[in-house]
Amino acid sequence: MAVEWEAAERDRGGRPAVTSAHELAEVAQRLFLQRGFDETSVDDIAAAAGIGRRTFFRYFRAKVDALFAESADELEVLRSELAVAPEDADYRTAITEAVVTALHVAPGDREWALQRAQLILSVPALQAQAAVVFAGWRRIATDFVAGRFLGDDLFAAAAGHAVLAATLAAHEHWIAHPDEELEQILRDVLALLLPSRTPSGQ
Amino acid sequence: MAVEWEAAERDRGGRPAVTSAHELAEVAQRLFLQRGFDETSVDDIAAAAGIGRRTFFRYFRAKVDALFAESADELEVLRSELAVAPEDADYRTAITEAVVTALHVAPGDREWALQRAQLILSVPALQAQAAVVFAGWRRIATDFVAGRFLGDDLFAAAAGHAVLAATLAAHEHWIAHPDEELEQILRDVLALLLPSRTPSGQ
DNA sequence: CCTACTTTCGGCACTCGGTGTCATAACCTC
DNA sequence: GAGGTTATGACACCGAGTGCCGAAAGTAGG
Repeated sequence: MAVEWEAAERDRGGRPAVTSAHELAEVAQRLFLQRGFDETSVDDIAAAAGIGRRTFFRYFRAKVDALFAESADELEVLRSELAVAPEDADYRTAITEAVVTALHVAPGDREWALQRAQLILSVPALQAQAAVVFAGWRRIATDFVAGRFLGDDLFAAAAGHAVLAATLAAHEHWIAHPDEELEQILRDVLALLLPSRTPSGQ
Repeated sequence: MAVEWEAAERDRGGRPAVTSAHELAEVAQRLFLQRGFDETSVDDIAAAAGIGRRTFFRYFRAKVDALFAESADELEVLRSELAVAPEDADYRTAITEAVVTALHVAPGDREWALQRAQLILSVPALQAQAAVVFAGWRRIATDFVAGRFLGDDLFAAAAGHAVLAATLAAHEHWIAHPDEELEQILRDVLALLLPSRTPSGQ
């Protein structure tokens, strides 16, 4: 049955990939934690993974991307969750649930995710990349809010930025208090930052 | 009298600097606007400024920094404005006034600032750097709020991120609507995003 | 004017991230 | 085994950024 699955995955045979993005990301993250991000060259990662340096750049467009391998999936979850959100639900509830779902980490991956968050938030080059990656989150959230409240671009943009800000703030708080649950932190920060309609009145 | 000023500026003579960071930043921004950021090499900038490539890196640590030359000054204004904020003022008012003051652009620099904002928000590498630079803003705002509301780290962190998010959102809105005033946009977005104490009540 | 000192300049060589090209390896189906 | 397909990795190349070091261009003092 594994054969059938593989046959369904690849259209027509060719040389099989010697590794996977996920596996390569694990090797890279391990090295980053051991020696530091800047002190680990792509050559080091490639050597540790047993592949050529050129091949690394076929799996990831840049060295930093090795730590954002799962981001595309998370982004897709956010998009699909918002797409199926009930029309009559409060927009803040819809966004909160979607974000929590997209960023949910399986119990077994908790330590791994925590270490990755520590790396990202402590290395400037990774902070910078995080901002670019999360721009995708912001855009999705902004579009969702703009679709609900037509005509108020500023409000939608603010809400989109609030999602980004809450996500970053929550991860920061998480690495400072690893005993707490990321999901609950996310809910708390989103409640603080997602703007209400008509701020002074409501 | 210019002599006296120069004498006061430099401790002891030496070879005079052939240019200034400000002048170099102008040359760089002009080239970035003409050819694009990625298509302009440091060699191009150095040649256009009549200096050596090595000298460019004495004025700016990186190519991207040429567009953030004024950031250090703005940061200092934010810090000093918050330091002199009246104790009894609403924290949101204090932050709003400090941000507006720090980001105030003289009428003559308006077009220049607008072009820079467009560049930064359209080139990924510059977006990334902006996030790193604004981390300084965030830290200052977070410290200010933490000093007022002791014990609520999460609230302070959220407020700090709100300042960053509002600043970015305001600039985005500004380049989309150049006829509006940045100051007013900043006030509106900050009003939306700066969290109130005790979100459900208050 | 010459010397000593100080500071900036800029060339050279180097590392590293990232890319285009291309020959080759390793799989498939017929 | 032949032909097609895909991944690999070696090579050369470019640009960003850095360490090193000699030279330029000012100053102050004799």
